[in-house]
Amino acid sequence: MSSIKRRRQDDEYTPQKNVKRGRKISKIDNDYISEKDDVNKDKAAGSKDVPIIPKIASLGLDKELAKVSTIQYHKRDSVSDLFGKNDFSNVNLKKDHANRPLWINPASGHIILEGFSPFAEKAQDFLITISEPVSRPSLIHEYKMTPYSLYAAVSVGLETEAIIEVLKILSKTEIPESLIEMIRKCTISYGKVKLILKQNRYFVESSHADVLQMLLQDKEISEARILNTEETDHNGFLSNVTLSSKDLGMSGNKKDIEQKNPETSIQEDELYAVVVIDKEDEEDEEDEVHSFEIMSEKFEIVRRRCNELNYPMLEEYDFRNDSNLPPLDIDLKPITVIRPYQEKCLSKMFGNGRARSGIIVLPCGAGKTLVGITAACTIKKSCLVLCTSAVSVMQWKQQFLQWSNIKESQIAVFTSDQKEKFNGHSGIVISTYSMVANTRSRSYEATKMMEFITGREWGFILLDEVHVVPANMFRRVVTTIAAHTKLGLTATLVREDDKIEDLNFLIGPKLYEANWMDLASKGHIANVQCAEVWCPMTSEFYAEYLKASSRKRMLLYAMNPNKFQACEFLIRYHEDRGDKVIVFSDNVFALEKYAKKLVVPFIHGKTKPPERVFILSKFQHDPKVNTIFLSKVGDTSIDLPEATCLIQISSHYGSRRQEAQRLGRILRAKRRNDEGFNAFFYSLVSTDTQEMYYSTKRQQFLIDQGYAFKVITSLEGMDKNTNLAYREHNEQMDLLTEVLLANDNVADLDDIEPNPEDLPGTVTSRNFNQKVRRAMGNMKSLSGADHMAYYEGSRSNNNSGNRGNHFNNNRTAQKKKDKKEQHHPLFRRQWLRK
DNA sequence: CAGGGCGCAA
DNA sequence: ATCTATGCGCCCTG
Repeated sequence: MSSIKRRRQDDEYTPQKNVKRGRKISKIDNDYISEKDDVNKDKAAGSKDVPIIPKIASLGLDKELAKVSTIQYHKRDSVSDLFGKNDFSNVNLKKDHANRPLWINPASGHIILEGFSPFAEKAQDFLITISEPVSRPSLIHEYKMTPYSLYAAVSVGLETEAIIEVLKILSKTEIPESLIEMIRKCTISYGKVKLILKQNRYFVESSHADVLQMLLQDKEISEARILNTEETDHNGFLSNVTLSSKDLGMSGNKKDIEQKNPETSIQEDELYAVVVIDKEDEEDEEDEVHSFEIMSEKFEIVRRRCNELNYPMLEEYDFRNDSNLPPLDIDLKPITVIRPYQEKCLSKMFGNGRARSGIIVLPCGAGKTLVGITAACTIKKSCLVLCTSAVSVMQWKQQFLQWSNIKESQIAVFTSDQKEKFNGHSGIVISTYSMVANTRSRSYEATKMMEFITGREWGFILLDEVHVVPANMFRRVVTTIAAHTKLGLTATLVREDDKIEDLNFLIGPKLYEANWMDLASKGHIANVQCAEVWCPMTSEFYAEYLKASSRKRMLLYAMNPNKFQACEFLIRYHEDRGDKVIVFSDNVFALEKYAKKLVVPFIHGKTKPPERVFILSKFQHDPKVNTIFLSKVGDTSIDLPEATCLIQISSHYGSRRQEAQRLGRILRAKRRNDEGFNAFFYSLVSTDTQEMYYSTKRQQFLIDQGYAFKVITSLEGMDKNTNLAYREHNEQMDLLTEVLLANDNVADLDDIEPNPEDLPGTVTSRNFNQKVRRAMGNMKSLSGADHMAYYEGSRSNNNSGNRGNHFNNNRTAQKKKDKKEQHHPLFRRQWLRK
């Protein structure tokens, strides 16, 4: 019996592999949950009645193992060879291992959490602090300890021995000595070096002169040093600019952890006591503090080198005792309510009474903005907010006014068309990354404004969508602006390049990362059902696909008639349920084609702002407008109204970020406390095309967050629906022709050579398409009202019961006129407001 | 003040 | 392993 349990351990390590390789998490779940396992029943008792059974069981090996139940721990058994170096059968299980939720891989430092354990939630709080979540599907969570994650743990106030103790308590097995060593090694040096910003100068500081000496051995660091003429101590370090270590929150104080017998079972409160540590201020009798100054422009280099040398610099701001920076009068409004998880973020940031720099990861719709604003209200110093677009600049401003008592005159907006400064000595500036990071020529106003920003010290810099900061140009903002505290916010701490790690020295450690599934189960964000709908290519489209260049291929699989029908079917289905539907297409041609055929409004990059506002407000308020089509514009920088259903017909290669960001668009959905699923996310994929591959890649982030993608190979009732578009072969062929021509059109823009694929003697596609293009251009250049009317009429038509695509043109035209008149004033107003 | 050019991100 | 497309934001011009 025990051998079976031990065997389970091997298999517990496989989820990661499966998740990475396998397409569908639901399938993986099946592998682990498919059968009842008596052996494990008692273990799971009290939490979930779904026992975990290893994959191996389904292979029939469990019976084999049962036969050889007498195997001793230290002995190799007959099947060990199957597991190679992943054979952990010689690891000792504690007697009461069933009550402990963690498995620890002695070789890799990966930690597996049994999500169904009664202690799972507490353990998760702890794990999220000391390690990186790798993958968190419903029952088995995988984490990985890294030097960075341990650094983050230390900077948030946990201490080496506390980490080891808690791990010992939670683990089913003895913690391997090598792992303990790694924890010690990674944490012991942390917190010894501090980065202090004082009067616009950066100082590297430590109470250990030898550590500073050691750092200065490094070529890059010593080159960044500014040799001061000021008074120095016998080590050559500055002593006059130092603050006492207590002021700086030196983590020298020792939290006494009662030595607990790891073999005793877990007491909930004692676990809590350790996990929720926040350093009580104890006297720390530190000796004098030494420091040296570095060039502010070399700060990024020094910080990176310190990380690499395993002495990461802690950046803390003792804002309460800082009298240099003038205070800012800002407080949360009394009615503002902070949710528990938002409080948790903030406690990580302000745990020891000072402000730590770092990153907070919360899903969209979970109130990141409010966390940022609350942080600003805590620090109460001048604050700079950076966003990705001008639209979100305005949103931040509006949210500041909504949640806090800040006076409007204290908030300044700095964008290309608005350059404000705040009155008095402190205030808030909200700007964009490109504005601040701009290296090219600046307008006079912008130059002045940049002097205003760089010439002062900021108590706090808030970096919205912080995952963009590692980009070559944007990372400059971290060095050009002098800020005591940096807080990065994002929903998706992933990039498709390898720069995401750079945030560790650009900003600081990850302070908190919410679990999407937890928030969903508690009703803070919507519960989402994800599905991938497989749409076979029609034979004609597939034939062209096989011949086509990669550029054309994309268009072909986006325009696949079967995909179109699936899309139409899903829209109808969800509209009938009362859902608000957003359809995403990265490809603008496909976007227009779909939207026009379905007579639904669409927004893409060239849609003018007033028209956008109008469409969005229609979508939000008009019960007849239940579907809109969006291009990439919807990914960022559009304040989308609530939707409950989302359909993707074309997306950007394998971007996990985009997928998650799009899903985030429906997480705000109200009705989130309804029974069952209340939001839907569909990816339409043309089978046997590259899309299949990308789709898998894109889903990885969400899968790691615990989402399960269902594969739908046929939509029930779709065959019977004779009203769907492109059912006739000739329609499909026309579409195909259009697609092929449209693509040439794009090619023609860069290519003056005659297209070899044009048949001799026919009207060239180029000639033909120039007309088409002009026609399209005309359509776009029409005033927004025309677009509105265009769908207005047809929508009401559809709603009158006829779900087909045939509608009364006369009626449409009539409505068109009416609506145009009716909405003209609104248009005006929006226009002027902008 | 609209539109073109440019750089940048993913 | 990979790659265009698209869109945004800035500045300058007539």
